[in-house]
Amino acid sequence: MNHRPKLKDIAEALDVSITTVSRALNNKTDINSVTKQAILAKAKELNYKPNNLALSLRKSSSLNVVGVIIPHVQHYFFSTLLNGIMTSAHEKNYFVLIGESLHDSDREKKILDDFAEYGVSGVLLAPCKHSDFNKNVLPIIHRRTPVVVMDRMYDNYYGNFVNTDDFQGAFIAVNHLIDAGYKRIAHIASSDSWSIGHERQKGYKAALTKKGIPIDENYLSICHFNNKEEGAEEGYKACHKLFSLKEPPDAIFSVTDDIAIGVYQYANENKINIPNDLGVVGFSNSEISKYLNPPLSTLEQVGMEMGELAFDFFLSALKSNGQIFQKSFKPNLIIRGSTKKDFV
Amino acid sequence: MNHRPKLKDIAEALDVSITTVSRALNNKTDINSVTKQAILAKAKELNYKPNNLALSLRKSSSLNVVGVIIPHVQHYFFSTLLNGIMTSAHEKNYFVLIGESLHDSDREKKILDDFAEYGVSGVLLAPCKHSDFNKNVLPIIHRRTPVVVMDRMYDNYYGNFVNTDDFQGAFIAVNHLIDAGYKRIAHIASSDSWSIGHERQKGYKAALTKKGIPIDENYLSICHFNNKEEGAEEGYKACHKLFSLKEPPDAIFSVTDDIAIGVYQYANENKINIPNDLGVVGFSNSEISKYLNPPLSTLEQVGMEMGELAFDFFLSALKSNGQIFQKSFKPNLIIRGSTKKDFV
DNA sequence: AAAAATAACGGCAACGTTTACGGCAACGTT
DNA sequence: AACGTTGCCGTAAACGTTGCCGTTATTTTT
Repeated sequence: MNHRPKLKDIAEALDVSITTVSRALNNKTDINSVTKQAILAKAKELNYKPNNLALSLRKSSSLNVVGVIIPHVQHYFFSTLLNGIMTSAHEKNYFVLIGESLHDSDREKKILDDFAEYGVSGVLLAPCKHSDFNKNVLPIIHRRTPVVVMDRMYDNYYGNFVNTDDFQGAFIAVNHLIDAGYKRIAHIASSDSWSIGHERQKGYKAALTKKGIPIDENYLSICHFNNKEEGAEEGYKACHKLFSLKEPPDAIFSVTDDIAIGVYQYANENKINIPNDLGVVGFSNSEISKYLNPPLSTLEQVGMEMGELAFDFFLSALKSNGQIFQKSFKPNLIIRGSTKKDFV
Repeated sequence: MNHRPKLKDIAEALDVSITTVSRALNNKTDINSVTKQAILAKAKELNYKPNNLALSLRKSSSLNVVGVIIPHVQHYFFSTLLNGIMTSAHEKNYFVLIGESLHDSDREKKILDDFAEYGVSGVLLAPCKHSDFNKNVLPIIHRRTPVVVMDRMYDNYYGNFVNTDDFQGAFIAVNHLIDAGYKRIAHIASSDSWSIGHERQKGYKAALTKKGIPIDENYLSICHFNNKEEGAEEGYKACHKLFSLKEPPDAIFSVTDDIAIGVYQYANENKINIPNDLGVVGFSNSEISKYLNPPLSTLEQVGMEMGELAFDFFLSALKSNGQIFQKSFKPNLIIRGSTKKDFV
């Protein structure tokens, strides 16, 4: 009973050879149609399912499986990314092995190593914050397993990737704040080691500079956080610091929506009116953003599309030879209540 | 170069047999410690990783992989569920193959079949709405692959499961509305075929009956929806219908938070004040709920815990012999602004 | 010193599958 | 009658790994 049917079972039941059974099930030639029908019938009767392990061992081709690593499933952007990957993968009959790094580089490495043992045919990686490229990713590349880096970038990385153009996103956001009439625009940033944070910070500065606004380092508050809750907390603290200045900002470009939530909390508690006293722009268009009060202006990252493309890049990389695929998605600014001042 | 190192490579490099290499790497006896060290060193040098496929074929044991199917990743509750599963799985050195049914029973079946081909050692299934137990699940059980059903139940299902006590949750919710002073309590329900919806509807009726409140079928609005957007839409429509009654309800128990969002939209557009004109309770404690205006009272489902337990149940089922594991989690009522009337 | 035990290693088979190859009828062609 | 062709099928090897058994040389026991 507890026995997965195999070719041998069908073969013995019909008194033919294993080879013949294999031929029948794989639509090969060199087989009598009567025999073939009998075999197909028997296979159905026994509910035969090929053993993919043996199969891939024999063909010494890997299984149709990609390994996906993201920092957190339970995060809006990553879940949309995952959704996109799975959509694309399912279409192409691929399976998705998934792991969470939880922003721990060692854990990330362990998962990647395990992926290798399982013989995944490719890896789709949204690196964690302090991900060690040389330790974690380079070995995979050396093994010639296609890798697509998603969302954030490594320094000097020249391989396949899909990401958001964070620089431009930040640039757009800050420009919008300026155009909306805000004068003292602060930025709650994240630690430099995170390429995303770095790019957004650069965009922030570039936008100010281009408009001839001097950069005030007091208006730059840098946070460290690894998940939503920490983000909100850090945002709250950063906001507190900014409002302790002699001249507090009248607008904040927040590196993530999560941090913006902390800003909202602080503003709420201190009767600071958003958007009149304080304009706020976030980043991600997370699900929450449109339900905040007032709704948060933010930059939409197209996670779904990005995920789909990431998988397609993997497939292309697998089939091509060493060709490199890259795409930066331009984020869309979604203007909501948090940057629409009432008439004054 | 494009070549995954195997035992043979190490063996040839050191001029020993494959068997010896295997012994060294597996901490077996019958091996000289000098030889062993040399082999270990060489293995590290070549970055050798065992081939799990060959391994499991040889041992005719399945891989340490569980298949997980959920309707949508991009859904708060399921992502927390997944998170819990992965946490538990990672601890036990298991991997997670994931598939989305998208509330399509045929797709669900296909994924389950594919899981079988890959030889997963177990299946964790959050069934889609019209999931066909006999077609989809029974074959797996016959194959003696452990199955844990999550979140919703099949009729007359006697196997492993973890779920929420939906009946009791609904019962608590409606009681809360009554206690809060609401008189005409409507229920926006979901189609009967969904066990969750069914249980919640029963809980709604039971609570009313127990307090001696007659059940008015006009106050029961039944929706069909497969995702968040549809949910909100259906909620909006249902609300519209309820408010076309001569005597509209003054409270709504919504079968999901998503539907409650539609209720909020309708209320907003029609200047219906929540909570004074209309009390609202949702179900799920989705991330959004606390950011709605006013924050939504809802029932918290502990997805994380449920996921962890689901995986543990799978492991237990794998090791025990035919023992059955079941657990219903009691949901917690979270009281927020949507059911707190201002002083009158 | 002979017998027995031990240490260290290699050969072979098997897990389930595909495939290259060869065999052997039955047939048609010269 | 000898030959080639074709249709149908089985044998054996291989994918990477481990367990069982056997072999040899060295050490221990009697």
